[in-house]
Amino acid sequence: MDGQDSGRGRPGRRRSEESRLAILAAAIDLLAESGYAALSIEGIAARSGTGKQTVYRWWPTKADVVLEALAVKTDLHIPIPDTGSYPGDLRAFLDASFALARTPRVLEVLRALMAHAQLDPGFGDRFRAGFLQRRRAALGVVLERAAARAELPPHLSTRTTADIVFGVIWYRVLTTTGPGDLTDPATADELAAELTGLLTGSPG
Amino acid sequence: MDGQDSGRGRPGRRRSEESRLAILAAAIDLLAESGYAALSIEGIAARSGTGKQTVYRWWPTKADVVLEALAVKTDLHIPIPDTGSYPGDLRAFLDASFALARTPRVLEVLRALMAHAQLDPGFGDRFRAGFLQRRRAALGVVLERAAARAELPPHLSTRTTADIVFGVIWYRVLTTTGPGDLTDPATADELAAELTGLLTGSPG
Amino acid sequence: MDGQDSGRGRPGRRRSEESRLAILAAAIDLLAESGYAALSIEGIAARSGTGKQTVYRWWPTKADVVLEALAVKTDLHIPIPDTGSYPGDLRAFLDASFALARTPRVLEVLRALMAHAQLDPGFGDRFRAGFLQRRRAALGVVLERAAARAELPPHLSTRTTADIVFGVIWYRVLTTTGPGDLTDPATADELAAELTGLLTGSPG
Amino acid sequence: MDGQDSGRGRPGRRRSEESRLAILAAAIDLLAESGYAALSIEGIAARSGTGKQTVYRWWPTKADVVLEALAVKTDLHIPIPDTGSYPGDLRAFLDASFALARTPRVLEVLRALMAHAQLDPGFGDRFRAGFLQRRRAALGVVLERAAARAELPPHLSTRTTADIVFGVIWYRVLTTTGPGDLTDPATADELAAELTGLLTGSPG
DNA sequence: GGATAAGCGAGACGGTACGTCAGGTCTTGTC
DNA sequence: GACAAGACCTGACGTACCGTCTCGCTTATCC
Repeated sequence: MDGQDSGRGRPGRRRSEESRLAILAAAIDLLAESGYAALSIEGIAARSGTGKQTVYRWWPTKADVVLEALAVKTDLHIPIPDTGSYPGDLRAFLDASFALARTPRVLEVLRALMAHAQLDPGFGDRFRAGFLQRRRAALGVVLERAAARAELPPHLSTRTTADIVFGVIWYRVLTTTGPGDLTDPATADELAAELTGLLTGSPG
Repeated sequence: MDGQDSGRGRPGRRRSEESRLAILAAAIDLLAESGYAALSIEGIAARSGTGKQTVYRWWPTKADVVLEALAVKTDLHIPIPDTGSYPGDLRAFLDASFALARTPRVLEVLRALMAHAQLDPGFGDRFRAGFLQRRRAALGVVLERAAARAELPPHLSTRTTADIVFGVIWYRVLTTTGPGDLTDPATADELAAELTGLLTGSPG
Repeated sequence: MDGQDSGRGRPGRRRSEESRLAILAAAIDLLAESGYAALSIEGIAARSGTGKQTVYRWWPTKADVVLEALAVKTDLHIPIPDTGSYPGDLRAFLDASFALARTPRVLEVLRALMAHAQLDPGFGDRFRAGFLQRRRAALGVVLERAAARAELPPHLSTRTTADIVFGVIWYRVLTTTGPGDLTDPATADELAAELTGLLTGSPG
Repeated sequence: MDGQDSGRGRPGRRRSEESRLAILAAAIDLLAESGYAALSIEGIAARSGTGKQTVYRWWPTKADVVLEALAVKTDLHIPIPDTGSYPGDLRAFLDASFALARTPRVLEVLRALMAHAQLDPGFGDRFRAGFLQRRRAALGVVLERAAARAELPPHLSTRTTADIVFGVIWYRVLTTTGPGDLTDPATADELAAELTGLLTGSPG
C-alpha cells in the first residue's frame, strides 16, 4: 500500500525515516492545537523542521498526511470480534467503533478526512479504498461468520446492513458537536437488536 | 432566517435584489463548472458583476451562499407524505430523499455543505439548524402519525429510527462516487421493511 | 513614465503613496545591506511591511523597483552643462557622470541594473528607454550646441562620440571592483581632449 | 587555469572527460534553447545525464560552465594582428572583435557573463582575470608594437586607449537588442581613425 | 431640499498558503 | 574517489483568495 519498496538496490539517498516521523508528529500536534482547517503543508513542514518539498514528495495532500499520522499515532485497528454469536459480535463491533470515535482527537480527524474526501476526488478515492473499505471488510467478516451460523435475519442484505451500521456511526460523527453527545448507551443496543432480529428491548 | 427586516424605516439605500440573485446564480454556475473546491467568494463576485463587499455583507461564507442558492434554484422541499400507513409514508419519504440526492448538482452541493460544516464550526451550527433539523422534523411528523396509529415497532426509539434513515442516506451521499450508484431499488425496500417491522422473521 | 494617472474619477481605493515609498525605501535599505543578488521581492515586501501582491501590482521585477528607488532616493539628474564651450561642457558632463558613479550605492545599483537588463529582455527595453536614452539625449544637447558653434571635430559622428563617452563610463563601472579605482583624474582629461580635438598631434 | 593537475598519483577514479564534455555541450544546448536566465545547474545535469554533484565538483557557478563551454565550442581566440602599421593592426583588432560579437550565440553569452560578473563578485574576479585581462593584453601587444614604431598619438595613455576600444565594444554589446544593429561599418573606421590620430575620414 | 445613512461596483491593501523550481549538500551503491 | 541518482533543507518564485478598507456613486429616509 505504500507504493515504494524503500529502494533496495536503487542509487540515491534513501528516504529519511526521521523526517517522515517528524512530519506525522507535526501534523498531529498542529491538528490538536488549531484544528484541521488551520492545518497547512507549509505549517507542517515548518513545525517538523523539514522542507515543503519533502512533504509534497511523499504525500499529495494534507489529508493524506493526516490519514497516515492517525494510523501511526492512534491504534485504528478495531479487532474483528469473535464472541461466538452474531449479536455479540455486532455489539462488540459497534461498541469499539463508537469508543474510538469518542476520542476527541480521533473524532476531529475522522470528520476532517470525510470532509476532505468530499472536496478532493483524488483523496476521496484513496480514503474509500484505504479506510472505508477496510472497515466494511472487517464488518464483512462478522457477517460471514453469522451467515455460516445461519444467524442472519433473512430480509437484510449484507450491503444494507453495513450501510446502516456505518451510516449511523458516520451520521453521528458528522452531525454532533462534541464527543459527549456522540452516543447514548441505548444506541448500540437498539441498533444491534434491530439488525440481528432480536426484538427484546423496549425503547425509551 | 435571514435576520434583517429589510430596514423598514431605516434610512439608506435598500438591499439590491438584483445583486442578490446575480450572486446566487453565479454561485450555482461556478459550482457546476468547476466544483465546490474551486469556488471562491472572489470568483462569485467577479462572475456576478458585484463587489466582494456585497457578498460578505450578506453571507458569512461561501457555503452559506451555496446553501441559499440551492434553496432558490432547486426545490428542496420534500413534502411530508401522507399515504395513510407508516410503511407507505416511510417509503415515500425515502424515495423522495434518494430521488433528490440523485440529481447530480444537488448531490455535489449536499456533499460540499456537509464537508464545509465539518471544517467551519459556525457554518456547522447553521447547517444543522437550518437544514438537518428541518429534515429530521419532517420525518418526525411521519413518525408521530405512525405512533398515533400504533404502527411503530416497539423496540426502536424515534431518535435511532431517524439516525438510521438519515445515516444511510448521508452515508450513501458521502461515499459513492456518482449519482448512478447512489442507490439500487432494493435499498429503500429493505430499509422501509426493516424499520416498519414488516417481514421480520420471515425467510427471504 | 509612470503609466497610471492616479485614477482620478475611477472607482476603487487609490494607490497608497505610503506603501509605495515604504517599498522603495526597503529596496534601498536591503540593497545597501546585502547587495542586489540577495534582494528579493519577498524580502522587499517583508521589510516594507506590505504584501507581495502590492509590489507585483506596480512593478514587474525587482530591477524596476530599484530603478525607481534610485530615482527617488538619489538625484540622478545630471544637469546639462553650459559653460560656453564644447570642451568645457564635455568635461563637466564627464566629471558629473564619474562623480555620480563614484557614489558606492549608485555604483552598485548601476551595475545591477545593467546586469538585470541583460538577463531580462523586458527590463532591458525599459532600462534602455527610461535610462540610457535619457543620458544619451542629455549628451546630445551638448553636442548640438557644439555643432551650432562649429566646435565639433569633423571626423567623429555624434553616435560614435556618444558611444565612446558612455562606453568608457560603463566599461569602468562594470569592470572595476570598487569606487576607488573607477577613475584617475587623467581619464576625463584625456577623453575630453581626444573627443574635442584639442592637443591632437602635439607631443605629450 | 583549471586548478587541478588531473590527480597524477592520487588514488581513486579519475575525472570523466566524457561527463565534462557532456556538461559543456548541455550548457550550450540549453543556452541556445532558452537563454541564460533559464539556465540552471539542475537543468545542465539533467540534460547531460550527469549528477548535480559532478557539476558542482568542477565548476563553482553556471557562469563558469558557460565560460568554459564557450571556449570549447567557439574559437574565442582573436589573433593578435600584425599588419605592419598601427592603424592596420587596430582596424583588424576591431573588425575581429565586432565580427565575433556579431555571432548571435556569442553575443548572448558575452552579455550573460558580463551580467553574471556584476551579480557574483567571485565570478567577477574570475571573469576579469580569465577573459577581460586577456583581451586587454592582446590589445596591449598591438599598442606596444605601435609604440616601438613611434606611431602612438602622444596624448592618449595606453589605459585610456584600451578603455575606449573595449568600452565601445562592450557598450554596443550590452545595449543593442540584436546582432544586426551591433555595428554599422563606419564605427570601426571612425574609432580606428580617432585613436590612431588619422583625421582623414569625414563622418556622416 | 439638504443632511444623513446605507448599499453598490470597483479595486487596492496586508496577509497566508499554495505548488513549483532551483540552490547547494548529503547519502547510497557502482565503477 | 569520481560517478549517477536522488532525497534533503532552504528560500524565493508568482498566483490565488482571504477579509478589510477606501473610493465615487446611487438610493433611501428624515428633518
